[in-house]
Amino acid sequence: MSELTDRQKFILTLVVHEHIRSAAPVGSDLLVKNYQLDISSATVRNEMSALTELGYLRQPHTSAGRVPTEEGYRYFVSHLMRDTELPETTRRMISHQFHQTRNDADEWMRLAASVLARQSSVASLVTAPHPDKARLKHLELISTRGRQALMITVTIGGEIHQRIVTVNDPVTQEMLTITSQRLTGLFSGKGADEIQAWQAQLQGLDAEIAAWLVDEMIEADALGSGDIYLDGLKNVLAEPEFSGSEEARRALRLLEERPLLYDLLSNTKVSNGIGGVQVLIGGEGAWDEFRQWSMVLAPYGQPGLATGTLGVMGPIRMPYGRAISAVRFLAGILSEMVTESLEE
Amino acid sequence: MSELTDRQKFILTLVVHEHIRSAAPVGSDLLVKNYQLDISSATVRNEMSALTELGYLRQPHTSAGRVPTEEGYRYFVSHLMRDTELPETTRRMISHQFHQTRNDADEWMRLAASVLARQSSVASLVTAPHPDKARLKHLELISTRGRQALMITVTIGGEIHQRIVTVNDPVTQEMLTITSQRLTGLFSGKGADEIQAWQAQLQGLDAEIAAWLVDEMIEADALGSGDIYLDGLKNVLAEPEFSGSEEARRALRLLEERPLLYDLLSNTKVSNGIGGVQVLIGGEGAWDEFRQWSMVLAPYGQPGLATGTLGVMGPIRMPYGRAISAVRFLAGILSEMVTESLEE
DNA sequence: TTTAGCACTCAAACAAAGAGAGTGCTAAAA
DNA sequence: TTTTAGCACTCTCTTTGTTTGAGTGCTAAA
Repeated sequence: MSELTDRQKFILTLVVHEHIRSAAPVGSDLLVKNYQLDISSATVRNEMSALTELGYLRQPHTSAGRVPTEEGYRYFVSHLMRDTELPETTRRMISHQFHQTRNDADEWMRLAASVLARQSSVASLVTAPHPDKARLKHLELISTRGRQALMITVTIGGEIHQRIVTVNDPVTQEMLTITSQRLTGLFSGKGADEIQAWQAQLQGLDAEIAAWLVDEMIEADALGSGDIYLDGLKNVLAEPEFSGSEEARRALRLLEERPLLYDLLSNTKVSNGIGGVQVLIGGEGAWDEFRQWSMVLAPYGQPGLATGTLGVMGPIRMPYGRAISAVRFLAGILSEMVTESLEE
Repeated sequence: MSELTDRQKFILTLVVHEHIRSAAPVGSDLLVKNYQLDISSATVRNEMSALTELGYLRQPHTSAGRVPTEEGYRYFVSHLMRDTELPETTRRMISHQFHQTRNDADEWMRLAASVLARQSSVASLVTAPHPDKARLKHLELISTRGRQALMITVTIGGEIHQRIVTVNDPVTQEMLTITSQRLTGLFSGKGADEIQAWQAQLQGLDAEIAAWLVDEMIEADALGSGDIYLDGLKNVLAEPEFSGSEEARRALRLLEERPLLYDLLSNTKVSNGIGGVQVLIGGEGAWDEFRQWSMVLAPYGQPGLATGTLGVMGPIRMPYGRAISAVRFLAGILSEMVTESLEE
């Protein structure tokens, strides 16, 4: 596949750069002039013609300049783009910001989404870190009234779930305290399956609460508190490809329909991997909704303990260099934060 | 102000209806034809002319039909609109949906936003119920490692806050349990100020934790967990007035800049009140960002216990009838849910 | 292999011409 | 006095044709 000459690679790079900059088709003249090439526009035209033949460029219409195809972007990202890093000062600043927030996952996610959006100048999304299998750390029961109690479960990852439970007979706070202490002792470190296995051996209030607990843990496993943090949508809507209301609406659809996002994010297999960063261009053919979109995603966290995904999404014509470096850096930072805070 | 003749009122009503339906200026001919009026278009023209003089209608340009002014909408909403209710079956269905969710405020908010968006066909927003003053119900400390612990505070409204605290010396779970029980006993039902007053009399670990607790309670008071739930943005972007990317972007701005929303929502004084429902048309002159928007808001909850705000926002040309009835009904439902679940 | 030159193409910008929706005014009818 | 038919007028929107210019591909010379 990589039968491109050096000059073709160079020209492809220029076309991609220029198109990302200007959002318009790139012509041979313009390229020669803007980049002071010491070859003529006719030569550039010949090379462009070859690149078109190879499927890396296309013409919106006969007398227009060239635009990169999805394939062209893919080639650019995997072979031509020089692998940048965020500047030292920026990295310092961001790192500082993170260490200054209070120790709160919610804050981190928000901050990560915000920084990511600003650095990449497209839209960002961050999922909360989620353990592969929820394990109980602590159970707490608080009496509310009569037969109702507030059940709070803390998992080893640090996630907190709450739910109101109803038991068969009225209970006092003491009874609840005792039960919660006993169950915490029994089940600490255990997952839904193990709790369920034990459950049969319990009686009375303990058994009732344990049933609720199993229910809760199962729910926690099933993606549970998987909030998605979004930011920078305005960046994307400002891009010319979304100026038509049709595309703008479609963009919004993506964001309001969380299931679609989940589907996409959970499908984070490493294909185009660059240090864990995955680039999906034009929906990779599979995702029809995303034909106009690209995403740069990376997993973060501590495998086995808790992992999440973060990334950016924008038009195919996206500043991949900046996006990739921002995503990689923030995946690193968040991994660090999660690891630091969640180590037992 | 109300010197309109019956016929003028009738025509204003028709213009508003027709404009809301068609999004286009409304002409005299069209009105006569579409609504089978038994007066001539010339008469309608005369009346329209009068309404324009009075400031209730305006012409986008000389040879165009009429469009309601903000003043026209206001008159319509407060004098002409017949006060509808959601159909019985719909009310039943919604109510059923709420009672079927698990007892979880988060779910309710989400559901309320979703139902509101669907019923009104514009965008909806719901703030979580928030007590005027947070009062501690229960304090829980969970050891994580070394000098760190997870502090969980449950307030009387049922809100849960978590935060990681660091104390001066290493602690065990027992020490933490004892401290949390003692402090829960001491401060249950108390607010930030009362806890602060007592704090001086404590020593050692208790004092340290109490200091963190005060901090947390103060934060809880300050709007704290005030998430805003949004839904139905796609409805709004589908409207023709937001087809230009400029307006679409502005719409997005409103939604990403939560502070602006907070500002607006917390300013829910009752002016145009209809059974607690407040209608803000075209930003009411004051909010420049909202010149193209209208909002229908209502407070809900139990004053003294916990209150929140919910409502819809959309273009000025909004189906006020449906919006108002939906907002009123859902404010009722949510009040009920909150009251039922939070009574001590 | 590169490049100058040139004919050709096609979208976008512009201008002129109509069509159509709607108005306001006047004078007649009710 | 109020309503209405009639009509001239206004202004946007659409259509149609024209021009412009960026950009191409091809050919033939360097």
